[in-house]
Amino acid sequence: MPFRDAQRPLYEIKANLFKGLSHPYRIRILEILSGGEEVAVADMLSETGLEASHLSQHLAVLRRYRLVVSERRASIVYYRLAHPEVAELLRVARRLLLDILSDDREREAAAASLPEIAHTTGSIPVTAS
Amino acid sequence: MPFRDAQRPLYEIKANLFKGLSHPYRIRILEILSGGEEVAVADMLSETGLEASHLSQHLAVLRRYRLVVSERRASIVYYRLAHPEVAELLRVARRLLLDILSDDREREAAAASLPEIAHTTGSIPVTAS
DNA sequence: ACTCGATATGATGAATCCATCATTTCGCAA
DNA sequence: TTGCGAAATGATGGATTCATCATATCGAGT
Repeated sequence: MPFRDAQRPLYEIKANLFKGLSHPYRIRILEILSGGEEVAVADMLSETGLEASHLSQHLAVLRRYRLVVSERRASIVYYRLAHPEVAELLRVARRLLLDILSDDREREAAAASLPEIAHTTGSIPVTAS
Repeated sequence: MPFRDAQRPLYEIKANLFKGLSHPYRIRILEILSGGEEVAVADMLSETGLEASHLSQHLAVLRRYRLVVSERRASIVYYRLAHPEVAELLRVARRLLLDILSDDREREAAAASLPEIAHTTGSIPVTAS
């Protein structure tokens, strides 16, 4: 249980939560589950393109972290988000990333507009600022 | 650059972001920076109790992920959050965790109120549901 | 009991992250 | 230039996660 031991500081528990979120397919799964009420494993298989045992391994991690809950009906197992804050967390993360990527693009554009450095052997010539 | 390559799907970039957040001291650092404008490295050293080189390693990760920006003035280096969404992400994560931990406590309470299973050798006796 | 489709779990080598110590770099003052 | 405090970087063994294949388990039907 990643959150076991109530004596651990919250920042440590938070870091653990982010570990559970640190794999692309686990994000993909949570995004799929953010779209509706519940989803059958078979549907996630086709949405993600994963092999059954690979998907199951990731779902097990998400269950262990209490991010999802499962319910078996006959031979079909359904999953859903355990808390609405999971979807909210993904939304905020998306916003942050779009900011970061946008900054990156501006940084590249600024770098691209810098004057060329002449490639000569020896000292670097002084160019107009 | 963890977010390099704009061709990668956003869920993969998200997972990478969460990798950058997957260490307790890095969360602690971001929380300290969430409290104000900018903080000197020396202050973070005393707040976290980390050794200088350990803190620097973590700060380098956060810089690499563009979550913080640094500014050196003389021999003092100051850090601040690169985006307000970082603090928001930590807030949402906290809310989610409090939900999860609260659920855990209820789950334990429910388990504690279950009838005892008699410890006998052999078959497990049928107890009242 | 056997069979089957659906799903979960076990096992393991490769890849990545973490902890920690050693060393270097950055500004500044003398 | 040298020396110093502050901070960053390099290196490496240990720990953890990931990828992937093999196997087991779960319900239902016969």
